[in-house]
Amino acid sequence: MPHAKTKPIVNTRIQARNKEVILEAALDVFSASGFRGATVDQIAAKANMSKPNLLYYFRRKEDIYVALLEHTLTDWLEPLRKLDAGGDPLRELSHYISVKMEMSNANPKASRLFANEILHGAPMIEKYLKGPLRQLVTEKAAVIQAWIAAGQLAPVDPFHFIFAIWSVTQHYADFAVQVDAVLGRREDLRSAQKAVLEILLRGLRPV
Amino acid sequence: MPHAKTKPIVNTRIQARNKEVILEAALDVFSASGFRGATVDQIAAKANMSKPNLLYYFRRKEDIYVALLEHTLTDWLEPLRKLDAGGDPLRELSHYISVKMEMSNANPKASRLFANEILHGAPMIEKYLKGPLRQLVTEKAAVIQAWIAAGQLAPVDPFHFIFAIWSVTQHYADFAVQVDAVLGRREDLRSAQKAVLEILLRGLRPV
DNA sequence: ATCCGGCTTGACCAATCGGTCAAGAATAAT
DNA sequence: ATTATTCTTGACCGATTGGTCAAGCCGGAT
Repeated sequence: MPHAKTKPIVNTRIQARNKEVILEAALDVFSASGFRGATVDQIAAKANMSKPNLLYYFRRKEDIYVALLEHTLTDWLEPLRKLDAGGDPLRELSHYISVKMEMSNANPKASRLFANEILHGAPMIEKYLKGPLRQLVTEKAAVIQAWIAAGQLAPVDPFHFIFAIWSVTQHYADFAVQVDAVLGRREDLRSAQKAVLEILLRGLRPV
Repeated sequence: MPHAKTKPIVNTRIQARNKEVILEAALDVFSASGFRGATVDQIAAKANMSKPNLLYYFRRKEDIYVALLEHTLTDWLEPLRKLDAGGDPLRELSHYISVKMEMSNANPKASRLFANEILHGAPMIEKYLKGPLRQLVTEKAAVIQAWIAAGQLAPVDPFHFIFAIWSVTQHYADFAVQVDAVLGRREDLRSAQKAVLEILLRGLRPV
């Protein structure tokens, strides 16, 4: 069987492009309406293609959703991975928080997509949470703990501190409607960033 | 027209009881699946009644949802209302944070219900956010600002500080799945409460 | 130019949804 | 006991949904 062309494993350019278009459209729709609230027709319309064509690239609605989660999952934790045990603690944490604020601000849709998934019990990514995520956080918590032990940082529970960073930074993306409603205006990144840094870090200077 | 019995404005006991049962069932379903994800049949089944009977008490699915939001909305902000300008700042804030943690822990479903609503743009309660909520927060932000001006509290943006309290406390209810997955165990209220108080308040002691 | 396999879609389907209706069962008022 | 009102439900409906199918389109390799 010479030159046996196995199924089109390698994506053609059209496939690559259309999958990209679909994922982009799907992020819009899923982040706005959640998994069940979103319809395949809506995504297809936003991607400028027919529903059967969309389902030619992703056979089930769920496949798009999962692909979307996985596609962003890695990027999302990159800043935490870069937390450097050898750097200056307050500088490292300050940088991490700033980057997270900027990411939430730049891509609130992805933030809401995850928030919604976790809010509903994370049925699709439970294994990821208990696996790679847990491992990474445990690792970085140890880094923070080491800083504390070395007297470079005031004592704080590293896990809960990371949770605090996540919750506060994501709040500005996930609850933007509420933030804007309370402030009576559109929140700007700069002032929020500054305030968050002060609130989270001021108490951490070593004595 | 003597004794003109106007429509049954006063609820009968059966009405009061069944509405209660329905709202309880609806909280379960809506908090688990969101507004669009929830079905009237599911709610009716959980309330042990037929769908038409449920719709006899709440004519539209949306009515149950809105009633549920309004029913809890007032209670939810009660602790913030009690923030006393005349009390000791750190004591007042510490108490507020503790109570919020306890509320989120005791009623995570209600917390998730609101989170989901806001996450999706708060289409049903936008007016509430821009009205009563904004007014209350503005008022309490002024209280915090006064404490700062009096030198009783280290300077902090009051609005963003309140946002930080909300986001961190609600995180343990809304993202419980993630918290538990990362910690590898069910989080207990006590230690989370202690950690959150330290993280949020340590930097606020006046110089 | 032709031909093959990837690409695209209108029409369609079964399942599920929110909501209606008419008719009976239970309760309260007299 | 009779009547009026409230309560309850099986059967049903139109709309929407995720997904299928068969048929054509189109571009690149020869």
